[in-house]
Amino acid sequence: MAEPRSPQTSRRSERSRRAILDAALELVAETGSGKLTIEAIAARAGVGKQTIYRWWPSKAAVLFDSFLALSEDAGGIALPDTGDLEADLKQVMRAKVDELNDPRYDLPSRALAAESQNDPVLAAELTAKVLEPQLAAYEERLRSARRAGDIAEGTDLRVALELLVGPLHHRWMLRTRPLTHAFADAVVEMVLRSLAPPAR
Amino acid sequence: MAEPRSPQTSRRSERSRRAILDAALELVAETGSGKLTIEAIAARAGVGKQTIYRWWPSKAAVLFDSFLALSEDAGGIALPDTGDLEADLKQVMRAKVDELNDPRYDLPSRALAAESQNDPVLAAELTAKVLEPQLAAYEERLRSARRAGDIAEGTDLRVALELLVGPLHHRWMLRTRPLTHAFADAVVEMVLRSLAPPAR
Amino acid sequence: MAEPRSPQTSRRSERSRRAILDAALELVAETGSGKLTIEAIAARAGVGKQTIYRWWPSKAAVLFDSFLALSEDAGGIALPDTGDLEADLKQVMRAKVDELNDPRYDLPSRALAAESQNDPVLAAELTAKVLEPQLAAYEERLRSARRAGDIAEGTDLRVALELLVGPLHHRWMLRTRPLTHAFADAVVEMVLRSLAPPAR
Amino acid sequence: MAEPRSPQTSRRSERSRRAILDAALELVAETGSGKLTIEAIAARAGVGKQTIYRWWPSKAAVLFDSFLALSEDAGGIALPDTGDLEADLKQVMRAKVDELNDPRYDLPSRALAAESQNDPVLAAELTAKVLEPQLAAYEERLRSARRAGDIAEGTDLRVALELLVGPLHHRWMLRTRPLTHAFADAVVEMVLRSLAPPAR
DNA sequence: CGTTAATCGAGACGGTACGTCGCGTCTTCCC
DNA sequence: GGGAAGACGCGACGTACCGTCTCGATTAACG
Repeated sequence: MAEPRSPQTSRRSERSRRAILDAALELVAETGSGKLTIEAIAARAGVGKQTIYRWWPSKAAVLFDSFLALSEDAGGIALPDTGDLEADLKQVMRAKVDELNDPRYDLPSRALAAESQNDPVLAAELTAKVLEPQLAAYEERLRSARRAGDIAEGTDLRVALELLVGPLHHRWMLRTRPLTHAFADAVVEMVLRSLAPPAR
Repeated sequence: MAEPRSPQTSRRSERSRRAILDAALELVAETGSGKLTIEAIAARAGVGKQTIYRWWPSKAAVLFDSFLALSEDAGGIALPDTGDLEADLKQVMRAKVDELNDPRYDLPSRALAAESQNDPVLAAELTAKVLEPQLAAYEERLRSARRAGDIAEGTDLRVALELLVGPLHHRWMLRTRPLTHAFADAVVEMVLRSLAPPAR
Repeated sequence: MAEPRSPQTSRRSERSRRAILDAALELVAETGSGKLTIEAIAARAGVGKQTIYRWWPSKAAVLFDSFLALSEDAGGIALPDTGDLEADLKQVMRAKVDELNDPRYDLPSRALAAESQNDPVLAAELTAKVLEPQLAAYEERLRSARRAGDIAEGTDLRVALELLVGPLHHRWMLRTRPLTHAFADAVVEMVLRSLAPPAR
Repeated sequence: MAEPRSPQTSRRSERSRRAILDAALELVAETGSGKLTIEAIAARAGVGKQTIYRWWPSKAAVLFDSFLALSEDAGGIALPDTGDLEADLKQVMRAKVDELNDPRYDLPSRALAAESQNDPVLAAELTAKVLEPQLAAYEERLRSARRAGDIAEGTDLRVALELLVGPLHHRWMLRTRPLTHAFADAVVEMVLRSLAPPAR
């Protein structure tokens, strides 16, 4: 998707590329992903439809690259390691909450989530390029905590990870309850309690 | 949706209703939700398009009712209370895992999840009619456990609930890892560890 | 073309049919056949493109039916038989000249002529439905004249026919010289001279 | 068209020029003029599109030059003057019939005829460069015949000309009947009968 | 128990968007 | 500077579905 198909990349118009990605984000923010059309993107970007079809295989792929560009603009997630695991996790989980509540990210994310259900390739790409790098950063922090003795030795870090992230994702997707810092804190506390090494 | 709208329900053709719901499920299973069209449903069901539009406001509503019918056929999830909280939770979580892995449920569920992102009304309906009743059953079991002293007094049951359910949902939606009984068990064990009342 | 293909003719919207034929004629008169597009016809007629494609196989077919409707509105060509062959022929040939010079007929005719070169089916249809009936009327008049002794017995009427009509068509198509009544008269006179029965 | 436009003709690649004209003829023979595209010509000729646009103003102009090249290869039609007018005319008319029946000329001719209807400039060019020279040759032969007393004094040679040529053109364009030597002969005979000087 | 009005299958209709083709212009790199 | 290559903005193509709207032909409730 980032490097989709074949034509000569050297001749590609960077101007058009940016205009398309920007237009896609704007439109998804304005109208919701359901009403997003290739024609609207092309019109907004001042670009021929063919220029989109030349470089991206589907609307979802455009959206994906738009989202990647957005994430890059914002820089990666900083995962601090101050030694205080609970504080570190709460900080990053709160930041995640803020991001999920930010319409700038929320709407494209929902659009991509919707498209992913019908497009396994997109889903795999999303997981590989966006989700897993983040999870890997989390896991690294947990591993460091395990080395430091803050977490029981035998802990399956991958499960612990999903215990942290799953509930946030669940609330965001299903909108069952408001997604707040308090909730993030509560999740972190509960999970850490279950990870605590046996009292000596 | 479940209670659609206006015309004289008495005159409604039950034959057509079933044919439409069945056709929708078949088509979603065959082609994926993205390619599901009203026209295809009507053709497959041997029904005029107007008969669909008369009784349902949208494609998503048809899918929703199809899904409800499917769930009813299978009966609700029984939440046992044997007194052994861990065993009870593992049983029901494993059952959930099996359901999520069953293509019969998997594809329509994904279709509904996708539609929900663009249709807040559907999302609310789904939550209210399908998700929350299940969660309520879980919560009731946890409450009973708290009364029995298996869970610490101050526990926020809602958060505990989402700690259980969130990770499963996360794996299902994002397909990061296979969704297995072992994972369900691990989640239950971890969560219960964090809920345990302080040792006396 | 007049009866092109399949859908249920009973349900056909006469209103749309007329609007399409009228729009086609208007547009061909305004912009010339080269710039005539199905989209423009549909827009002008206030009609969906599919309604055109449902009933006609091609742009040329629409134009053909438009032209037929135009001809019907104007009524058939009256071929008088006053007994004076030269007068009768001059009258009808002058009328033909006027028609070829009338932009109302000229532009659609040229458009059809152009399309016919690439569409043998259209060409055959044009010949069979429009041209041959006219030629048959001419031929009948010549036959009557032959019976009356105004034309030599052995004359090949078909060749005579094309000797009359061919030069007019040639000037019209190739625009080599202005197409006037005088030219029509001259053609008639020359041809009749060649058809005259041997002097006794 | 024959003298296209501006750039430095000295630098022009003769190789490309021939390839383009040949490709145009081949394609028009294969696919019919309706499907002839500049891109196809460029691809077939192994030439950049710009090279075509640099030297010709339109697809029709390319076709026109292709046709001219074809005619030059074959050499002009010789109009004999043996003293026997009827024999001379029959010879040349039969040759014309053969040419019109030769697919090598037929298809490009039809293509040009079609284009001419929408492109008055092309039409004028065709008439001036191709048609009128031929007609002038015919007319010259008729004039010679009039001098020789084979044709009545007052005859309008131009009309006589079109009486000869019009019927052939009519049959070719409209395909009403097969275009044969017999038809050519019949036309010549009829026309000459009408041109005959008054019996003395 | 026949009348009658609503629902039904069918599908034509005015539209919107699709993904493709070709246009004529432009830009890049090569000879 | 001409030429091969081909990306670009654009406009039209012919198709797929949308949601609305007629059409008879059932069909179920009411008179």
